[in-house]
Amino acid sequence: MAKTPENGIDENASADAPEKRLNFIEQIIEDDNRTGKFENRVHTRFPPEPNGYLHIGHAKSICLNSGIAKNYRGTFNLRFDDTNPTKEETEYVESIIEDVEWLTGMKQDRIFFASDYFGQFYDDAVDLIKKGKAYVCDLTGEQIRETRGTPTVPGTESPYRDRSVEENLDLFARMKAGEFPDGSKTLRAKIDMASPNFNMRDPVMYRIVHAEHHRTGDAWCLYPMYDWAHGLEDSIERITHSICTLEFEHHRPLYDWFLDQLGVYHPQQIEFARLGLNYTVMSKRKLLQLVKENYVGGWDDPRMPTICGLRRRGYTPESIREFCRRIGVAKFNSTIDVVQLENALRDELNKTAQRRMAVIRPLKVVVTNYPEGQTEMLDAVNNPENEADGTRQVPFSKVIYIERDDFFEEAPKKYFRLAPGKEVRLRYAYYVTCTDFVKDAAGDVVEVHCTYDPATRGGSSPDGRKVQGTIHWVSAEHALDAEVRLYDRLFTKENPDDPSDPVDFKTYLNPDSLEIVTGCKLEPSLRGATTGDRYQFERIGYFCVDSRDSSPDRPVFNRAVSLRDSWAKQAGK
RNA sequence: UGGGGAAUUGUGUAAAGGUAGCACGAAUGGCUCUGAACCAUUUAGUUGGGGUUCGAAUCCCUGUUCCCCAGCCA
Repeated sequence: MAKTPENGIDENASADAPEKRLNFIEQIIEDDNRTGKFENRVHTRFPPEPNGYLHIGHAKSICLNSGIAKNYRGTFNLRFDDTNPTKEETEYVESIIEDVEWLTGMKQDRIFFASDYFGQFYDDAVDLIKKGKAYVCDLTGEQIRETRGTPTVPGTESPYRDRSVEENLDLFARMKAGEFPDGSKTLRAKIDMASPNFNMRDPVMYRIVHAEHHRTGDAWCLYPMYDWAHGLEDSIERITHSICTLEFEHHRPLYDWFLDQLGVYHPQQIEFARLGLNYTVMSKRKLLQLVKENYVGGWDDPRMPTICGLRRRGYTPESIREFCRRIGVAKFNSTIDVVQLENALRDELNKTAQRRMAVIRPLKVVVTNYPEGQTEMLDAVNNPENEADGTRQVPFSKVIYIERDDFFEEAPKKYFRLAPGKEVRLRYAYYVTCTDFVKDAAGDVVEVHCTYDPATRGGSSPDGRKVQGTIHWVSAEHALDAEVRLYDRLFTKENPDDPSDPVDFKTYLNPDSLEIVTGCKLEPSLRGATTGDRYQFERIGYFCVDSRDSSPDRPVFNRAVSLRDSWAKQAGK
């Protein structure tokens, strides 16, 4: 069915879209364009610190910023905010570039580094010192904390606050030259120790850190703080709208103060609510813990909310972008249901993924009246949602596998699948009727006997009789053996992150978040499937080839997401 | 208890003084060679209390609740 303009996935503001609803940031941009505030330019940026892997929360910011730039024919920068050498690594820079390029579907040709501006930052700091707006402070970290005051008590001024410009200039130069040890001195902005906003109580602009920086090496032992660096980075890059998350709201006065004191180009900082997703954790610290303590297989474990995890899980960049479009942007701290993410993937893959038959938990079925040794090829539709995908041929023979769940010794009410005496359709093949079954010593059904109706070849009956159920199958002698990994949510609790819960978040890890099933039977056309291929295993879900562990002779498939299952839902009630 | 933000059906998100809409979920029915998809219908909301107004989610007053801030992290 054709998509209407308003629910299509095209995120461009197209001329014939009836009423494109703007989020509050787009409204600000349109206002600015109306008044000519930024000469009608739109220039955004995504400024991660390269100290970890990107996750779905970052995806919201990336989609927002790159999406805005795209829609307004503006520019988007990927900028590394690498101002803290002790936490950052090249490995993270590389993974972030890979993830951003994958997510946006675009080669990033505008990649910048805060560390490239260190010289400029330094010169600007000298400028501020000359204006009497910054001073070198000898207080220790502890002393700074003690003199900062409390929410109700103003801070006290540093005894070094009124050093002369000359002395400050001299000291600052010597800090840069490496004359002082770590932590012995800082450069502070001279603002207002009585401000109700802590960020304005003479914030530290520079600290001394004798550490190797992943890009500048040992060229510097003086590193700028976030507040000092960030506005300058934005200003240097001529960013128009500096979009960040809510917790930076009270940094905005300082962002503005620095740029105003310097009298330089001044972007507009705008804050939005970061993404909250249930049944997972998003904090870098917790994610790191899951990796380090081997609760998951790594940053790209398909259960992780990281971009690389989602990618390995089978998510497409389009589905993540669509998810971000659907959840919107606002200033309210909301928690989005993961189902929303899953549905974005289902909706896309339903339209694009080719169908295949695969049996996860095989149960042997012998078609007793089918000729021994015979094989016939049957036509199967590749994707009913896309006729252009055509058909393929699937081999059928006397012994096949069906899903264990598709046979019941005693069928419950409203059960449409195979059961003694019942007739079902083997998809694209024949109607079969269960005549008998065999149990092992433990009482488990190990083999089912059926007879088929040769007149129903292809799956429809000339006499027009209906069957209630259609089940999938794989010919035993033609089956491709595979390992399948079934993923479920990582946590059993909606909000494992809940700060008011004293129990450790790992307590809520879902013991069934990964089920590895071996000996799965796939239809032979799946042979040769490679990384990046995504299929719908009919009646089960969407699967992809695992990028890490799969090989041609030992295929491994990941379940990205199951199909909706109203039968299971009803049965669960 | 200082300051800064926020609150609209179950979950998100629109409505800029004039019909509270959309998406997802849920429910019901239809269709079906996937118990999927698809189609149709339904469900359910303005944080409390005052006020202004012909008319308030929107403006005013006053409560409540939630989030953020005292790193030489970002």
